[in-house]
Amino acid sequence: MEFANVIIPLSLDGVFTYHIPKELQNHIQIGQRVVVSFGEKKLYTAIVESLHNKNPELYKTKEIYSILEDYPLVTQKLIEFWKWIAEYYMCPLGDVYRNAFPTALKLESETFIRKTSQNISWEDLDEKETFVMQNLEIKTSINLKEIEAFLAKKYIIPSIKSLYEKKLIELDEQIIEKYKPKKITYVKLNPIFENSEIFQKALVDINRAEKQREALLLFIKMQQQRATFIQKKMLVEQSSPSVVKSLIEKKYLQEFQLQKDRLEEYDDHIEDSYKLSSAQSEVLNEIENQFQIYSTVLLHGVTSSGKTELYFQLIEKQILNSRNSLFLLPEISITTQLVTKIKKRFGDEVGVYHSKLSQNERVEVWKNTLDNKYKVIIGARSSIFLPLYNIGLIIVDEEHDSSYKQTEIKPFYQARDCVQILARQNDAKVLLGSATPSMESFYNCEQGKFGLVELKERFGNIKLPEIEMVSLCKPTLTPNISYRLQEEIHQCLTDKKQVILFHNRRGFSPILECNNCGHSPTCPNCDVTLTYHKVSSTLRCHYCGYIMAFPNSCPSCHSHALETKGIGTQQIEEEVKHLFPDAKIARMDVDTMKRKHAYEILFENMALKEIDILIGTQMVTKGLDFEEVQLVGIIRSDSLLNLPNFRAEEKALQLLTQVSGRAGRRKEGKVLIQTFDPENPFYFFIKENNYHLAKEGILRERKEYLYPPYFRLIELTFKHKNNEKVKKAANIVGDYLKNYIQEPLILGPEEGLIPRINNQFIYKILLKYTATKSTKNSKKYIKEAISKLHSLSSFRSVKIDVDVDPS
DNA sequence: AGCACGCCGACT
DNA sequence: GTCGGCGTGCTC
Repeated sequence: MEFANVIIPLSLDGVFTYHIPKELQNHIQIGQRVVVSFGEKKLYTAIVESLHNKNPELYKTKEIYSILEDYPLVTQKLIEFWKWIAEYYMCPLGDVYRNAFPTALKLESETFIRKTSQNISWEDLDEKETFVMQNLEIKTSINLKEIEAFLAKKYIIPSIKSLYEKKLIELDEQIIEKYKPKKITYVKLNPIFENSEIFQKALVDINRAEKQREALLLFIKMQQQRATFIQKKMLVEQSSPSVVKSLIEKKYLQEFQLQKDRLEEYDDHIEDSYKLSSAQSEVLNEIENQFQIYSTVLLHGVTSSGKTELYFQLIEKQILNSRNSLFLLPEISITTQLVTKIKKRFGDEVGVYHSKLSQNERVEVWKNTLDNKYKVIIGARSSIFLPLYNIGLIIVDEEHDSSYKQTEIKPFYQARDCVQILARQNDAKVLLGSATPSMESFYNCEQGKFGLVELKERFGNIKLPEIEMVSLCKPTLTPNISYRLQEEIHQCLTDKKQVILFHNRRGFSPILECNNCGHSPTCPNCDVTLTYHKVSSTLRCHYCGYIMAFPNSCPSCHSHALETKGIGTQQIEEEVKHLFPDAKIARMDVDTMKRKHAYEILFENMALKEIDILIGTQMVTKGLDFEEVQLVGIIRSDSLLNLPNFRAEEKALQLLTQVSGRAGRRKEGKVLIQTFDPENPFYFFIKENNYHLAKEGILRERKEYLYPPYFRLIELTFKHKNNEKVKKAANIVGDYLKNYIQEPLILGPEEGLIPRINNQFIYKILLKYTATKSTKNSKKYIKEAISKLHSLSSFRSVKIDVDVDPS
């Protein structure tokens, strides 16, 4: 094959054709990493998408510079999957590659400079230029980043430019391999000492060097105890670097290096299978029966019903069948605890993949997955992009969780849905699990697409908590704590149990307000009020990151009557502290969880009962599993329902159900919901713990107002710094689409909820289409509309984001 | 996405 | 007269 179509890591659609040089023609394969030049001078790591012999006539092809490995890092299946994502989520293929592939494996081109053969006349150089040239005397080639170490940034470009003009240096595009597998140095006994006679003799010889003799004997002892390779580091720690060095120099010991995974080591201890309750066994059978009929089964299991154990048993069965499993969890749930638990159960053949891994760790997991080293891969949404092989089962735990949808970076995919494609590719089964399944999944069960299995009994048959509504219309003890809540907290503390107080931050961000003129400082770049951060005494914008110092006086009227308003977890903490001065109180929110290992520390403190009252945001609803929590208080439940999103009610239902599930995991617990609207029928179902009835109500509304799961959505977001321009652009696209799609299935264009972010004005169009119909037509119209708009040159700068199935 | 080219206004 | 703003168009 003479030509290769490759995928470039840029936001560009489609593939680009390159000529394959003769010497590479028999070595190139689909999925391999290759280095290509693209544009004027940039080099990129591209992925071979296909090979062919058709010489393109419309342009002349460049050559592939080199291949980076002699084997493909991306499987054909994975390329197919990337293409599906690109098409379904209406996003350039290059963006999928960029997002789905570890950064460390996408080499970056960096500008390097090197000395020319020109003679240097040092007296003609200024100080900075001399610096650069001196450095080039030592190192043959340096890149611009390295120059920053000895030259202030602003001088670099001018100096380089000047030297370049003097022909003393040349620019060089050079590719650096960023990923270097970490090598660990081990020591072993020189093989000649395997003969014990020689060894005895050596021990006599070494007698004069007491320390060395000690170290050598220590080494022998270590090797006997561990029956494995001994790390040089370990020997050095118990002896000293110089002693070990001498032993190596005298050839008693030999050094050697092995590539080592950077992931933590775990002992091989594998625990026995746990016993299932009769309800669990029944459900396990039921799931397996349903898998005979359906490729996807939804497991609706109340909180604390022991879903995890069921997952583990299903994974074990896959292992017995020599098939691998993919276990997806929301990012936040992948804690050290859980990973340890899984590794204990399944040994070392567990791959862990999530956003907290370093780039090197990601590469390692990627390569191990490719080499089929894992029987189980556990990870967050991005693990669907690993080069999976022989997958028999995909589990999506907490399938309702909104973090399965990627929102900030293209592609805006929903991992829970994408898994269906993976399952089809691998002929695998999908198990969606949740205590509070999404409306979509319930609907799919009703439509006969998914099987449904319910686990209604909490493990150990603990009763669901008692739920009580507390009206905030009546006077309260402190602004956020009612008399009832105070009473219950008190009772709980007396019983030596733990309390979780939940406060949803949305709509309650603390802001600064002038009591004189009513002014609140706003962001200069966005149409939002700045939020007040107590710790740093600053005002910040959550959208663009703008920070300003806490003002001395009102920026508008210069009065000093400034006051902070809105309720944050800090305020609640203060009130609780005031009411219970002796209680140990901890906060869990974005601010307190920033520190390294903050989660682990909090978990430990909760488990050790170092915390009596935990006050937190959304976070406390996920992954926390403590037996001693008896009371859960929801400070202000109303704002949950007032979010400007069609999913508000569903989210509130899920959140309240989940957070209630935190109460009384061992013994019966209690949940207090403080609200201004206790008569809202919504709370009736919550109180009855009747997820099904609540669900019915939500589904009825969704159907009536033409929302998912009955209708699917595509949201177009228009952004531009010129308000008039973006408004016009949105109207042009809207008008075009209205030829094909009638109201009420097309909404807008409307100004964004926040009309301006980062100095970009925002307009939105929402399209709906019947869930049963193919999406292809709608997508075709959208593409046409966008390309039509962009053919008008003055609108080319209007950015349009397409979000398929927005959340 | 980046980068060059090219056309206009603010400076030596 | 040149430097540099960003609008426009292309990249195999």
